[in-house]
Amino acid sequence: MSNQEIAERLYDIADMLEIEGVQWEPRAYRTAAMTILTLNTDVTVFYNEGRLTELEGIGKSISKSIEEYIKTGEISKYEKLKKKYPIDFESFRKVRGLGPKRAYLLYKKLGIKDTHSLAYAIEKHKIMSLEGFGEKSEKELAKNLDTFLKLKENRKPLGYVIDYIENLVTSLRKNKLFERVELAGSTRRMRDTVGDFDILAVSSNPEDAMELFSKMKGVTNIVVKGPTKTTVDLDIGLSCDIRIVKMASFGSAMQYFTGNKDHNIKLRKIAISKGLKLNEYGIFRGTKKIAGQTEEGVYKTLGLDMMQPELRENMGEVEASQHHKLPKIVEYNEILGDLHTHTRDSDGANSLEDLAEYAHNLGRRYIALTNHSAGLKIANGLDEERFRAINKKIDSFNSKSEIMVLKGVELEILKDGSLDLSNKILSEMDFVIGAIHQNLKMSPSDLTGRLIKAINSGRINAIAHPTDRMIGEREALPLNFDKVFDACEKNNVLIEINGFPNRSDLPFDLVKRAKEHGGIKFSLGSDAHRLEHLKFIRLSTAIARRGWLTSKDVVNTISYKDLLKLRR
DNA sequence: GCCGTTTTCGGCCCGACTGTTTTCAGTCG
Repeated sequence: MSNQEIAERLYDIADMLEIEGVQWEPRAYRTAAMTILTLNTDVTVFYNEGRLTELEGIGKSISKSIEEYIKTGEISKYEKLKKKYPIDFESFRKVRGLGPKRAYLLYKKLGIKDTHSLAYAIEKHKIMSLEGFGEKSEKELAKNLDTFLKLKENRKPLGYVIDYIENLVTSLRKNKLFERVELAGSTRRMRDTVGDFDILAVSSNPEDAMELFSKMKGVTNIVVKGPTKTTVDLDIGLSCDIRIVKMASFGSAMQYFTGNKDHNIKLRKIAISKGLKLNEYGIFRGTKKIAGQTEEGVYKTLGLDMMQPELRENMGEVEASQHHKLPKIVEYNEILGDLHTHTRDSDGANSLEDLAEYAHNLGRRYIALTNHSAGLKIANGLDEERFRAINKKIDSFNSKSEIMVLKGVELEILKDGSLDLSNKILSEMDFVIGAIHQNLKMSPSDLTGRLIKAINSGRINAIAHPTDRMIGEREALPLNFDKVFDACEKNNVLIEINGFPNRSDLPFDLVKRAKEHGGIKFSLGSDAHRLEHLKFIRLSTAIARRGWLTSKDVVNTISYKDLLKLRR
């Protein structure tokens, strides 16, 4: 059982209620499903703690359904509806252009209930003659079904694709057809994964600009094309929207296409409460436009402080900005060093000298070299002797280098919570990060206990990638984070924010929770295994910002010397 | 079904694009 499975059930219920013609319930079920899908924490953890209804959009009834699912693997409301509508909504939701109403029509008229029977009906051209459908719809369905069957999950870790899209934006900016081009959407918010890109542009010649955009290098398919909005598929497996707006609306458009859905809805409600209307073209009193040129103007008109894009997730930032209580979040250029790197001594690709020089060129003042310890055999973990040899090398390197290297280790936390190296060698280290990589199939309480035992040991400085999730591969470990945070606070153990794209761990919502817990500081690390990975510190910083951290919360903002003091 | 600095009842964001339509429903973000 996973969050995704529960979310899909709730989405299914929403789809079936919509077919039934029920008015508002579908929206409620979708909100709840979205909450669970983006939770980053196993929903059973919330259930076990009796905190389900604290989650956005989950009230009495839906929490009961979730409880039922956790206990029995079924939701009676779902089973009852499903008897009436035996349709594979979960697949159909991912076929573009096929929503619940049309899916039901296909089922009712042709008995289509899954992608197999849909493919068959398309092949026999049975769809084009249905009322409400036509030749074009059938062709469109054929194409979109094909896309779905080829592609599976298509959200990608941001760190893997951000260079691609930034280069694309840069190349558009070089063209005279565009007066302005900016990235918006979840990329601008620096969310850890992206499902598509949103670009906002100003052009005095929208038609030619759209033409140019849709024929750009990398475009494999044009999904929709209009004078203000065009969507294309890119060869990296993601789609890209471009919107062309007037300069006078640029601010409100940036606002609209940056904030997540809930953030925007909240803003619109505030506008309504002030007798105004907010859309992507501006803020209007009646028909008179009173803001929209700049984002600042939009927020100000609504009585809100301007906020960084990373905060616009409806995680309390709107309320905080109403009360002028937004935090001054850590800036990208305040990060002085990288506290998680590997060389070829364990499973990295480069030498100490090359890694340090590359980091220096990127502007880092120090890095912690944190090779794996012996227990992680698959990564060529080091024993005490090899660590001593490397530490010697680091001392010699530091004596003649501008960038400083901390003697570190990414230390295996063994199955029983004990540590993989002796206290003796650990006392010779500058920076010790404890990590769980193996024996993951333990009960939530055993896992939590294992981690806490390591935190209580007094021998580690930080917990590396605490949830151990791998985006698209492995769910987060079902840890009791309140207990983990307690232990970290009591022992002055840092929590790492690992910026390696498919880790992005601790996830931002848990970072915010950890900060709200109080007394906890964080360390940022790229987890670089080769030179080019060092840039991933940007993703770490983004997560810190999204978790509302200030420079005081992040130890990478202090100097090398102060870091060494911290260790003691 | 959820939610609450207008409400514990009465609201629930809003616009673009497409295809099949004679004015709009469905889908998407």
